[in-house]
Amino acid sequence: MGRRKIEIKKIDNKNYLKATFSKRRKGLFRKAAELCELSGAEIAIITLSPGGKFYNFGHPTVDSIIARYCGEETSCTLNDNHDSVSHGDDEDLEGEKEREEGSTDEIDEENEPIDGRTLSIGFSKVDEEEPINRRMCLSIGFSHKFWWEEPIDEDMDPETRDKYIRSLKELRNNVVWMLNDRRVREAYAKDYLSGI
Amino acid sequence: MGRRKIEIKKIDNKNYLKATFSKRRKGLFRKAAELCELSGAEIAIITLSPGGKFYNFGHPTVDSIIARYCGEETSCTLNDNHDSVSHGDDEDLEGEKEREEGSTDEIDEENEPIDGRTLSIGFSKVDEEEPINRRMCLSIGFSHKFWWEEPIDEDMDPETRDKYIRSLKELRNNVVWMLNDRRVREAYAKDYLSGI
DNA sequence: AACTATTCATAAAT
DNA sequence: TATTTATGAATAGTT
Repeated sequence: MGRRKIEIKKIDNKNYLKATFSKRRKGLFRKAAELCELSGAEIAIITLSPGGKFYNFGHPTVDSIIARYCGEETSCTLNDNHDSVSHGDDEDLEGEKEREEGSTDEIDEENEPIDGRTLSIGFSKVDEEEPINRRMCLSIGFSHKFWWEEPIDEDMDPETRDKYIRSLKELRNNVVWMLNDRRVREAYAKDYLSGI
Repeated sequence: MGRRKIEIKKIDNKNYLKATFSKRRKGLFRKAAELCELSGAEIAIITLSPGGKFYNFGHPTVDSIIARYCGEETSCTLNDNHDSVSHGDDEDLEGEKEREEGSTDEIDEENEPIDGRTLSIGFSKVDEEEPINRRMCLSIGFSHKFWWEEPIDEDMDPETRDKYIRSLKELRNNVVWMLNDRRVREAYAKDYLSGI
């Protein structure tokens, strides 16, 4: 995609390498961001540059996705809801096209439909038996019932439960504070743009 | 790059969503592979599809890169050889760039200084005696120590405490997600302002 | 899943 | 180093 077609092989010239790495990393992150927004996917990209520096992209965050990935790893032997592609040096990409899955009809029926109006941070339920990434969920919808209005966990002792609920209420207040703090939004935007 | 220009927003139609996710994920992985070969970078991409399925790319492998990333995490407060991007919405933040602030000492003196690199939502401490809006706070800085790594409340019974901490971790993930969603910020701003 | 009109990404130039 | 532009590559809509 430039003035000339280039061969995909290691670039020798250091200056050209730096420029290309920078441009293409930026492009890669933009593509990832678009894919997140279009599909609602969560994506983490960890890039270790030839100079040994990390440049990472995460939506919502690298760490949250790694945590889920690592968590999922433990149960993936049971439900096999997991796919990995390892790209080695001598490996050609075409060969990997064969192993594409045929079953992707499960888009997540458990959550509220997205309508773009309001969002509540919510537990679907607090249940020790549920896998960790199912116990709590994000719901976006018309509802203004926030999680701190729902029963939390009835068999906590009352004092602890109150303390717990108060903490979450305060966290909610701070979240609203943050959401309305332009500096925070700017910090996020700057993070994104500085990654270019 | 198609017959029409499309807006980068959540796709409603499930079939179209599936097709687009599949095409773009493939494109993303190809771009990553090219970047690896051109620059010699190591890249891991962890994708959690809207259907809750993982699709990963790794060169040389996802796990080896995660291992290095996690290792780096623990020492990043010391050596600062680390960069993270949280994906914000790049559309509507342009106009706000004007106000490069010179006065950012408002954020809470107990926290790390703002540097525009990383952001953590954190408690400074959990302390019943502190005023309610000081117990929990926002910290922006190099530090990757998040609040759930701090002692929360030692006289909770261990099981409840674990439950509490896990809940807050998930909540934190959702908060970051929210911070990156323009619609959510707008919805909250509306809620917030109407409450005055 | 394959095609192609179009938009997008970027290699080279500036 | 940043910006511009010509061109190759990715993909949206179609079949």
